[in-house]
Amino acid sequence: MFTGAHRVKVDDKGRLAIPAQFRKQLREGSFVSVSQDNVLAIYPPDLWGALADQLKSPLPGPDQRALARTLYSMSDQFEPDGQGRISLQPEQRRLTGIETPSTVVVIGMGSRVEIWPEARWDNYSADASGRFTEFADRVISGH
Amino acid sequence: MFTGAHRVKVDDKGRLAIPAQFRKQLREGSFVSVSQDNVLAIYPPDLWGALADQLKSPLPGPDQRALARTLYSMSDQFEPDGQGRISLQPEQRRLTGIETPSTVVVIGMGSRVEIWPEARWDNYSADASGRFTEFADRVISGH
DNA sequence: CACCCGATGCGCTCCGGTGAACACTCACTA
DNA sequence: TAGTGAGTGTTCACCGGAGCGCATCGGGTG
Repeated sequence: MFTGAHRVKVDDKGRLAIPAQFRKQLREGSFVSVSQDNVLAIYPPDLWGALADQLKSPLPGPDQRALARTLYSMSDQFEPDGQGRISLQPEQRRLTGIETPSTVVVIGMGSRVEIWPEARWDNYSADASGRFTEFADRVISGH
Repeated sequence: MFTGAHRVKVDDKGRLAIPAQFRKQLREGSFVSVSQDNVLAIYPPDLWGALADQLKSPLPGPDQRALARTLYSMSDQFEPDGQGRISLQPEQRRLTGIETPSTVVVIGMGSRVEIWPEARWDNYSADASGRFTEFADRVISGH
């Protein structure tokens, strides 16, 4: 399971070093693509497969195609270099607003790893943690 | 699998350099033709064959013929020159609105490669990525 | 206190993309 | 019929960028 948050640098060539803790768990065949809320995510092979399956299974249609195009065009095989770094594609950076160079926050999200621009993460997590108590009350009390 | 997006130039002779990443995967016998939403696509041999089969198998009729005529008339064998470039036919450019010279976006779509006029792709992908979150919510929550 | 591992910056090399020049073919004209 | 022009297709050469590796620095651990 992927947990924790790490602040890492994106160099001027758009590369970032995956925290060693995550790197050890990420198998070959993982994919880097978009996730919810315009952030990047590294999907392990099985989760990636589930996403891809959903996109071809039912009847193809305009919505299906639009989603497939987003997922595929923003994705790239997870292939760290000898130093454990991956390079983010220009389209991926454009969508998520990641500059070169800049600082991003790499967070564990259970089954996947997410990559956030630092400023956006700070705003988001401040807001999210503020609402955590109320949410946890509802979830936990129901169990 | 074809993934990722690349912005490349179409020169004044209607030629474009296929990104090396895609070129390596595209076997001899691929075809360039139309795809949904008025874009061009490069179909690997097996996918092209499946399309052709689809067009003759069920019941022949006016719709069937119209589809076949469009698909075949807009198609051209995938034959890159010594520099890895293909030239787009005038009819193909007319249908898709690709000028000479101009910039196009070549995207991987899993089993095929698509070629978009830059402006149209920018509009389309902005809209599509906005709706990606709800889709990902559904899929990931089910796993 | 010393060693090890992980993150980051830097420099070099190779390759891919782009522009331009060259050569060939076909059509039109004198 | 021969010559000239334009258009098309092919090849070459340059330049920018991306990939690769090394080296350093800092922090954590034994």
